[in-house]
Amino acid sequence: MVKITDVARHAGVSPSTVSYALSGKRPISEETRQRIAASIRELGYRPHAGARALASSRSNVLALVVPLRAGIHVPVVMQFAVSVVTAARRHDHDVLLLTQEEGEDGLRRVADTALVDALIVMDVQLHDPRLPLLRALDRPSVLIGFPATPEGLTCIDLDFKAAGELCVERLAGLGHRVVALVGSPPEVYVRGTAFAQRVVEGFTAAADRNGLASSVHPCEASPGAARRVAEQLLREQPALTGVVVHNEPILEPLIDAFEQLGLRVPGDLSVTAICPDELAEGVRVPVTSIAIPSAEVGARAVELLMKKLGGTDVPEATLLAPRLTERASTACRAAP
Amino acid sequence: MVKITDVARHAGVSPSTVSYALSGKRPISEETRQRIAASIRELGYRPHAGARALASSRSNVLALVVPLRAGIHVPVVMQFAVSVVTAARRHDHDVLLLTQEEGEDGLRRVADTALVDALIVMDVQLHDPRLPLLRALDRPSVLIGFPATPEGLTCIDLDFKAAGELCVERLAGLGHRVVALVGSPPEVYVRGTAFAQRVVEGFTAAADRNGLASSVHPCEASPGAARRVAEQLLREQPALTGVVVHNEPILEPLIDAFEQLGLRVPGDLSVTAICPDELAEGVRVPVTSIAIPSAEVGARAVELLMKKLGGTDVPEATLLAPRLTERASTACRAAP
DNA sequence: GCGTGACGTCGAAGCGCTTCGACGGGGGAA
DNA sequence: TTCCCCCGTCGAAGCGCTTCGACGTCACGC
Repeated sequence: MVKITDVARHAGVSPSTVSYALSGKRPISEETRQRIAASIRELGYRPHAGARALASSRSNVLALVVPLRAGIHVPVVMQFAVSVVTAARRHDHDVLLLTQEEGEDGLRRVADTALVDALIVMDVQLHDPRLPLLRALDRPSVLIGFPATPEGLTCIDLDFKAAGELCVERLAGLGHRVVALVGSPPEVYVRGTAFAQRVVEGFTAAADRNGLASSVHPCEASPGAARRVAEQLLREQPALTGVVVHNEPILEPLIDAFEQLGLRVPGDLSVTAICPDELAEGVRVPVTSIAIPSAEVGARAVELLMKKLGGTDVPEATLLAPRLTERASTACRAAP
Repeated sequence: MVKITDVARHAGVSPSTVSYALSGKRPISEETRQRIAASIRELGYRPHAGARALASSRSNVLALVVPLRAGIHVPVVMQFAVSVVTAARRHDHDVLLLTQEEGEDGLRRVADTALVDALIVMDVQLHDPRLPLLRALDRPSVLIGFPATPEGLTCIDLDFKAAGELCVERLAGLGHRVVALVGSPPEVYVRGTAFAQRVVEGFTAAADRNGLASSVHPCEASPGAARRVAEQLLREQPALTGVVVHNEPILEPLIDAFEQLGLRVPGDLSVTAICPDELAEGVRVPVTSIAIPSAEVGARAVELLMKKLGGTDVPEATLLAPRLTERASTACRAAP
């Protein structure tokens, strides 16, 4: 293994000079810097991560806690993970993968052993048991998602409440008077998963504000469940003309079910969804949707952490405004 | 931060004794060990990962390279990742997440800086550019998947060739004489992704061996594409009665398409698939399938690495035998 | 002409842990 | 009884890097 002293000798300087040339924490003359760079290249020097971490008390590693619970949509999680890794690399950091399963002990472990400098936590519950720990930890963290009491924490997410509202506003604007929300699987709400709850809040608030008749239906992520919900909706709300879907896997089956029940989309029924763009575009009838900006959220989460690591204050809450993309699944309500 | 010297002082022993008590690398009397354990608990001691890595030249971190290419099925990747993390934790290791994007440089970086002790590489191509690097690296690695020349590497995967064969054998055993393989998206084959290729090999070999008429159809992962393939199959192979699907997202749409074209499954058409069990079971007509044993592959990959890290020799190739689970989508061919 | 910084570099002291060699004491073999 | 060896423990020497204080040099202002 080639070490910093080898580089120093080769370049005819002291190890500390090499270190400063690398970190830029003290001025080094252009000429010396060049010489050191050449030696590094020639010898193929790579600083030892452990030694660096020990001496600088910075590991340049971030922890990412990914959920693997029932009812969450895996591709979205993966998108977050990838965007976090990519963003972290831009800041010369790596990402350690933790599963939800490890729970609080896992967080404490990687933080206390100084394996990681900071933490990113996904799939936050409204009353997440990890919150006290995260507040107490001596390492900065960012939550992707909002708990009920985000005080003292740094959180970022799509503004799901606004997303729920926006879907309804759009339907109301198109003249729809009876709307329904087909939501995530029941267990997601039972757990108090924040983002799902907030969609419901927004949906309901906007429906009330606009004087719409509305209902909310959690739904398992299976085509069979989608069909049953469709049938139930027709039965219970025969005047229904607007549907908001917040459940990726059943978006397509649900639309199929409606059509098989004789409802054309968007002729008889307008559908909006909160889901990744790829999905909304991939359906037979492309769906008007609000995307989950996973790339942006991941990148911004990392930026927030970097700022915190740098000692800069950051806002506690970052809510990304929803943006609705008009596609083929929405239309004005047909004259009654 | 509480360190090993604090524990030592508190327990009335030397730091090295604490270290040995923790690692078990030298005998320590039961009594002393108890005392040390108590001190550790009381003080909340956690060994500093960087210091440990520096002194022992072991970071207890594994790198996992996940693919994020077009055409791969994300949930399966996630399953692998989770099972790797879980298995790694059982061996007191953590997992660093690398994206394919980082490529060879990323592998070299984490290996050369001693950030990780060993590497797990997914989504191996038949002629993967990373192979020479992996062979040359001073750290052990395991590939999930088989390249064309696996010599000098440690590889593990489901035996996809046998899986392809098994699907055909099963269909042949049920009396089917004309079969088709609906495969992964074309780009997967173009890239030479090993597992996809091997399914084709196995499928073709078994079809020939059994004297079946057969054809192979790569297929985009969209319902529209599924429908087009279904129509094409009916047109080109009107006598078709057996289909093997190796493309998770279109399994259900494809069956729907067949039924809409008037073919009942399994009445007119028997379908087998290579896909996760959850998917096979979630379809309206549960599909006879060969599961991708991601949990087992991930766990075994980690075991292999641990053995290699321990200096034990391991077999170069580990092929997991496919196991076919009979479900509702297969039946004997109707009398002609 | 001399004090004063700023600049560029060096040396040394750790960071917290593991590990190697050494050592005292007790028990078994001779 | 003597010798040897093993068990349990200690002390010290690093692991490879960063960082702090110090030092010489040079340019500048007065």
